[in-house]
Amino acid sequence: MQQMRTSADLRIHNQARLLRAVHDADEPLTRAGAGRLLGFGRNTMATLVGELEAAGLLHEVRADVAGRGRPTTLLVPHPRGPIAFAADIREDSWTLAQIELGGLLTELAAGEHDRTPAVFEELRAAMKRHATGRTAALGIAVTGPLRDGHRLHISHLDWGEVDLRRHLDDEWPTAVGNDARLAGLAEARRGALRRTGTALHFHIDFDIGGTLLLDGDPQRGAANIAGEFGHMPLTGSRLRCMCGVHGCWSLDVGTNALLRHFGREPGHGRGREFGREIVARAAAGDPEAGRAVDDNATALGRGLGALANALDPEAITLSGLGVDLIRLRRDLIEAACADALMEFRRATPPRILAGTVGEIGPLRGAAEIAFDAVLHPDELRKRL
Amino acid sequence: MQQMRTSADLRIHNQARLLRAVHDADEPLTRAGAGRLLGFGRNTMATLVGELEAAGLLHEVRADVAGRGRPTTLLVPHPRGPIAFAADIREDSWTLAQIELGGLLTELAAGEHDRTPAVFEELRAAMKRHATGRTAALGIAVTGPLRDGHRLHISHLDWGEVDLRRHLDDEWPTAVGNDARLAGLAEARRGALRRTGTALHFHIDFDIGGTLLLDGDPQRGAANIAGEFGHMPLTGSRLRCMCGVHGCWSLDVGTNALLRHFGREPGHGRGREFGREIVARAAAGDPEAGRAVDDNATALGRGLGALANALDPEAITLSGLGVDLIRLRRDLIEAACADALMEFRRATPPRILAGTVGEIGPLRGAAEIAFDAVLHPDELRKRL
DNA sequence: ACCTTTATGTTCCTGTCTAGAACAAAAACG
DNA sequence: CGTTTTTGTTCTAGACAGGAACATAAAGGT
Repeated sequence: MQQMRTSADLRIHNQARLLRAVHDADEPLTRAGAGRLLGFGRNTMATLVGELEAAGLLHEVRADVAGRGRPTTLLVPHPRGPIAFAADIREDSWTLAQIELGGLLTELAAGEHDRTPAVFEELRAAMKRHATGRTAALGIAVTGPLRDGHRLHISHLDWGEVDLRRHLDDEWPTAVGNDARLAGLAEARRGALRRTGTALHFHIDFDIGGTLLLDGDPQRGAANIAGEFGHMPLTGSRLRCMCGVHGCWSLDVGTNALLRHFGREPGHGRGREFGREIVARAAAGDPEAGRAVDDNATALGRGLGALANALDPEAITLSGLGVDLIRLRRDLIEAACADALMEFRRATPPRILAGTVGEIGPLRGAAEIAFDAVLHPDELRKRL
Repeated sequence: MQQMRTSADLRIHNQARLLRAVHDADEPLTRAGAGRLLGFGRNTMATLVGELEAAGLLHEVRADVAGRGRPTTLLVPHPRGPIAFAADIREDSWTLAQIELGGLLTELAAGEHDRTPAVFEELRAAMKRHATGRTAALGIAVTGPLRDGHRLHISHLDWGEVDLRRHLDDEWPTAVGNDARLAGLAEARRGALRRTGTALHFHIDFDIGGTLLLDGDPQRGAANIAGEFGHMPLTGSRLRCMCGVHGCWSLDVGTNALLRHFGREPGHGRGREFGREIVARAAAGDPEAGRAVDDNATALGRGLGALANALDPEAITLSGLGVDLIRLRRDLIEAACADALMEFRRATPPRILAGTVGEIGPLRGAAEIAFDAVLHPDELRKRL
């Protein structure tokens, strides 16, 4: 917690708690319900909500009456309240969306790109088109490690080091995160990891990216490049990985591993189509594709077990290809995981779940970190 | 942060901040200096310190005058203030100590034990002898995973599952942690990891235990059994580990691995003497011992690199045998670590350091978690 | 139709907390 | 021995959340 010393800090803190509760709620909160949830009396709620309404952050609308008692109001986003941009930049495409208080996500624009950093120009143009006076922050998901929060490395696109600060204006507070981390955040906020204390999320695409979530917070590490779980030698492979290390877990799990099983050289973010085809064939009963998927699932499980020994997650969620692997080979994954778990842990293994946020996980996560900036006490202070 | 809503909570929070600052300070804080550090005016400091003095938590003594201006006071532990017990229970011995505000640690009693849970009886007797009205909390370090914070598994002592709640009274608030986690906490509070955001600590004894420290906080995992980094397959071993898994890192690093190099069967917490002898021989130039230590160091480095890829620590500290390995084979460790680091990380590898707290790390960590209970807002509320 | 019950909103007052200002105190400096 | 510097003390002010009493708006019951 940042500085909290004076009663003014306390007020900001409580306003932030209220807005956070509204933002994170599964269903719209009533004013009375929010008061109960947060422990405020009706008098205090009146002043808090009043101030937030005056600041253009919250709006009250009549709630449908339910049962006895004086009707209360619903706490909804203010019609002129702040909106955040969220962008997801993938190997070959980009998406721009906006999010408002409460989590409503609306797609604004999307496109293909030419696998060069010119994509940032397209994104800036799209933002210029859609920006309004309400736009307050920007969150971006990118598909690679982000050293120090702005130096992007995407080796398989030959982006040696792309400095995001050169490609983006600083018109709004901007937060950036890699896709796996943000997909994990999305699961923690809106998906299968809600109310989970310690969890792991893995986004399996060409290879594996992941994030350790502690009380819903996806960890960043010292230089913002934590999460490369795919580049630990967890499955005994002898191959050299594109990252420069031998034996990486990602050599055996992900679309690249599927391609390699069929003799295709993986790399440069190509072959996703064929990967999907292998999964489809395996689902249809093709034996060779089935073996490729078997190997993938087994290697996945072994790695998950090893990581569970060290990090003791309550649950592990998967997105991307991981969802298919769970659907087709849950047994294999769980058996391999159990084999890799220390004996005394096997009675209570971590739950392994498919993420429920789906394809838009990184975009949703980018939206969340963007809106987090708006709800941050320092930002709030300026509006109140 | 637990509930923080009212101005009374704010006061407790600020009192806790002040006591925490006094406790964590490298040198005794002055009242004026603490005020500057925490951002309080002199008036507020007067009331805060006054209340803490009245509550028997803080005491003011005249400070040596330094330079101009009215002399201020030193903030020291109250002569009748709370004291916490700290205990360290190892495979064959136990220690009881006490800690007071500011971190002063005093050993009270110690002994050997018979490798059965009867050690807890000895410990209770020692505590009964040394308890006074000032005793306020108890922290214990144990050498094994502690499921749910009270179920202790020490497979190599054949302690299948020992429920600590049956062996301890609940006379005081009691906190328990495993030795590696508490050694890491000790480094974060009083050693080489002060002011380090993301760090890893490994305690290398017979095998490897570790902990991930985030802003000084050693992580626990969902069931309090995080930290078994030694039971991930990071070095390609084919052996079966006592934990029930194949290929564990601990098969190649630690005293057990040294023993195995010399054809001795490891296990049951025996052979530490011979392990020390191997280290001494290697230091003296014995080639066979040297090779054993080489292998240990290389395997250590490989594992550290793999973990750094995933967790991106700023620094890694080692205790136990790790201190000897750094002293004798720093180059090998760092080279193996670099080989296991993703290429783009090699320019800025994590610092690998020997812990500076020393042998008493687990005891010091136990003392810290015990005193943390005293400084916790809920406990403080009772005293104010 | 009318009163009761229930839940919520509003108003006013109280207690607590930190900050600011003015002043007092205790040292070093010249 | 007065000045400067730093700290402690006291008193007042401003802000915040809570409690109590009352008002309001619905459903239930007769």
